[in-house]
Order: sequence, then structure tokens, then C-alpha cells
Amino acid sequence: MVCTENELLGWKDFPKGLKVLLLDKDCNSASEMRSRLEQMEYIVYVFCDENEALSAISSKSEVFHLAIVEVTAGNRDGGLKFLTSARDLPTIMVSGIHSISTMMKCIAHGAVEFLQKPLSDDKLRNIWQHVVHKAFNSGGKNVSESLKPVKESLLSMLELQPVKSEVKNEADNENSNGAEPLTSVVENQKELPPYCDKYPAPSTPQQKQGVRSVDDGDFQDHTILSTEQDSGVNEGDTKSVETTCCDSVAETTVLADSPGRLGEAITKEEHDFAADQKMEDHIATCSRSNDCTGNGSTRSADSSKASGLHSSSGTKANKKKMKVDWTPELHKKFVKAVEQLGIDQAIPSRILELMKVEGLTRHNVASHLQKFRMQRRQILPKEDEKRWPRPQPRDSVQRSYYPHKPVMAFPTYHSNHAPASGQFYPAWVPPGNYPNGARIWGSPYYPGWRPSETWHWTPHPGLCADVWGCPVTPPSFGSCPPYPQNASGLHKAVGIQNRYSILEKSLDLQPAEEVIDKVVKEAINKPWLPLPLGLKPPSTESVLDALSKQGISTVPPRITGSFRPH
DNA sequence: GACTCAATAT
DNA sequence: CATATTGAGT
Repeated sequence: MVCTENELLGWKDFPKGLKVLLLDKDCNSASEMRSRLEQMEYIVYVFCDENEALSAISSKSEVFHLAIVEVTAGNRDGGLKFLTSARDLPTIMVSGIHSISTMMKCIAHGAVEFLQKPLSDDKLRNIWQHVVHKAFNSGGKNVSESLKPVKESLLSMLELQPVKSEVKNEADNENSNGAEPLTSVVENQKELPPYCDKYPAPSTPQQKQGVRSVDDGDFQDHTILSTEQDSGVNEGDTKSVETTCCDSVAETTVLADSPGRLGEAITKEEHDFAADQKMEDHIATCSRSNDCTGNGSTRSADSSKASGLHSSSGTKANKKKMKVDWTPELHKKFVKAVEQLGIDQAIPSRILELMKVEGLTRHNVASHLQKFRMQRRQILPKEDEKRWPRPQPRDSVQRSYYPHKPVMAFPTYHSNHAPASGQFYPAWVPPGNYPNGARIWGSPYYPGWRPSETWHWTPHPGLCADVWGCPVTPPSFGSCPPYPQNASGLHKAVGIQNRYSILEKSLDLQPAEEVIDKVVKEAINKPWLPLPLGLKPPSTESVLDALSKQGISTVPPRITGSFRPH
């Protein structure tokens, strides 16, 4: 058995790598088909001889998930033997023959589909659906060996627990969702490969009515799993947040235990009207047609446009709006995204993109962003006011909430300065529902103090964010160093230099009178700093000179135009 | 359609 | 009361 369960458990890009047995006596057409299939990233095993194929199956030298058998006019019954011998294997017949009787014969013998040539790519691409179908619909116990792992894999993909087919109302609530397996499956099928919504489904038995595309994510799903693209974060991300439900059906999305994958169930489902008896006997695994007639609660938010596929049976499509729980992990992603984008590029859609959290909607993000900003607003001005006294005389009312300060592109040469000397914006510490009370978010006012593993200060130039993503002003910018500095000559010198920097930079930016004003004020308050009263900044040379006398030889490159042109 | 802000709901 | 969702305005 080459195909172990574990191997398949982490099946990425599901249909890819599906092993297809191709039986075709005609070597030419076989190789053509093979290359086409391989292009679709199926793994193809070609057999020209039926017996060989069969023995390959029985010998289990290789595990196949699907078979495609060519039926030619020459051997109309050729495939039948294969069909009957390889019942476990979902088999698709392919033929140029347009004969109903032949087709019927094949189907009757167990073929899952009879495709007529010429085969479109779409048809070919979608063959995987039969594997899924078979895996989930063979009555539970008859899933063939080769399909079992597929099923497991899919279940894990769907974040479902395997459905016990012989449920005897055992009280093990471990997986309470066993109650309603197929509904869930169907609902979750949006997570199936993209083919789902991009390509027409096969013509034959389709049970995937529930399939809908992920589309713009405007609908909410009940699971949000953190697609973890981050470097292996081990910081308890695996915590699955409660997915409690109002009353009855509490579907706790248990995480697939596949090692690398962690997810956060986030939302909660709400059944307004407990579908009382609905799940009573319903447990019957819904083997065939998913007649999972659910509660008829149709509460707006249909967004039925999402479904590119016919969702024939009723439109109920249980879409309850779920409440997103912004867990620390989720928030972290959010902040990371915001940080990456830069504070003023951070718009919901982009953030959403960067977060890569399934099920999360723009609305959610927008809302969170709103809170985020408001939080910032409360805090920013305080520390900010000191550095940027009254931004603009008047019209600042409807200004951007984020005063355009030069927060960008500050070189990091001030490492000799005290603790990064950033601004200390209080972090928005969410209600500490954190395990063992650990404040992994760090001290509210000193972001840098949070445990190292918790946060990576991305080297985004000049735009560091604390947990709430508050940008930190560039090091040693401004005149109020967070920590009192030793009045050493060195610092003095640096102070001078900084002040000049302020001037220059500000002038470069926009001749903000306030800034000048401020510098003047400072000059007055600190007479030991020789700032010319005429406000004429000393030449760079003289500054350099002064610095070098203080033993400072390396000076930052002059920064010009590195600020946003706002 | 997307963003922001305000109102409302939980 | 804090936080998330919904709604309205731009």
C-alpha cells in the first residue's frame, strides 16, 4: 500500500495527485489522454491490457483512486469485465461510441460515468468528483481501500470528523456533528478545489448540489480556519475557539488533527429555531441524495449568487450569520496585515487578502478595522501631540484620521538610542481570555516588552506596529525621547543633529510653520543647543563636523523625498 | 462596489 | 460595557 492515510491526510490541492488508472488498448489515444490528465496533475498509470490493469489493481502494487476505461467498437464488452472486477474503483468509461445500449450496459455494470469523445478538458478535469462521490456515498462500510484515505483526507479538509455510519445514538458527544454529517459536508464543500465552481460538473449523478463557490466571501461560513502560511507558529494557535450555538445544534468544529494544520474555529452558529426533530433519525448518514431538509429558517442574507452551480434542492442553504470571534491569533494576523500594508494602505479588502483567513469577510475586517482605528485614535493624539503640535490650524476637522506624519523611511541608524525610542502607544489588550492569564500581547504601554516569540517586529522601515498596529515613530525623531537620556556630549550632539533633521525633513515635506515654531521654541528652551535664531539650518558639513568632533563618524544619509508625497 | 462612520444588537 | 454586525452615506 503505497498510499498511506497520513500521506493523504494532508492532501493539498486535493484533486492533484489523484491516481488514475487508464486502460486503453489504443496506445496513441492512451498517451494523449495521459498527457492531458497529467497536465491536470493527475497521476496516470496507463495500461493497454485489461488483465494487466486488473492484476495491478488486485496486486495492490499501486493504489488507484479512479479508473478510466476506453471502450472501443472492437471490444464493446471489454470494459465490462473490468467494471465487474474492479467494483471498488470509480470507473469512468470513455468512448467514441454513441450507443445508448452500450452506455447503459456500462453504467449498469457499475461505471460511474460514460463520457463520450471528444473529451473536453472540463469533463476530464472533473473526474475527481467521482472519487469524492464514491468515497462519501458507498454506504460507509464499503469504501474501498484506495478510497478510504481519500475520504479521510477530504474529511480533514472539510474539518469534519469521519461519519460513523452505524451510529447507534451512542452518547459520545465527542463529535456532536455526527448528527448532521452531510449537511455539513455539503455546506463546507466550498472548500473543495477550485474546480468545483469553475467547471461544469459531470453529467451523471451529481450529489454536490450544495457546492458553492467561495466567491467574494461575502457570506459567512461557520468555520474559519487559519490558513497558516506563517512560519510554524507554535504559540497555541491550535486553540479552537468556541463555536457554541445558541441552543440546539452545537457544532463544534473539531480541528483536523493533521499535524501541520491548525485552525481556529471562530464563529458561532445560531439556529433561531431549533430544528427540533430534524436530526432525530436524520443521523442515517444521508447516504444517498442529501435530502437533508433542514430547518426552513431563511433569514435573508441569501447571497445565492454565490453558487455557480445549481443548488437544486431548496435554497435554504443554511447560512447563518456567524459572529466572528477575534481571537488573539486572528487579531495578530490582522495586525500583521495592517502593518504590512502600512497604516494608510490598510483597507479592509487588502487586509482580508493578506490575512488569508477563510470565511472572514470584508465586513468583518472593516468592522475590526474600525475598532482598531478608534482605539488608535484615542491613543495616538496623546503621544502625538507632543511631537506634532496641532497639525494644522483649522481645517483639520475632516482631515484624515492619520495625520500624515513622516513615519516612513527612517533609517535604523539610531540603534544607539535607548529602547528603540518609539512612541509608546497603549496596546489594545483584549479582554484577557487568554490561557493562564498570560498576556502574550505584552504590556500595554511598552509593546517591545512582549515576549519575543509573540511578535516579530517586521523590519518594515519605520512602520512598526504594536499589537494594535500602532505605528511607531521613527527612532529618535522628535524632541521627547521616551527615556531620559544621559546628558552626555554624544547625546547632545545627536540631539542637535536630530533637530536639524527635523528641520530639514519638515522643510522637505511641507514647510509646516508649526514645526519651525516648535524648533524655535526648543531652541529657546534649550539654549545649550546652538540653533541659529535665524532658523537657518547649519550646513550639513558643519553638523558633520560637529558630530565628528564628538566621535561620531557615521551619520545617516540624508533623507529626502522618502516620505509619502502627500 | 468599496470604504467609513454611526446605529444597533449581543 | 465592550465588541461585533448592520445600515446608510459617500
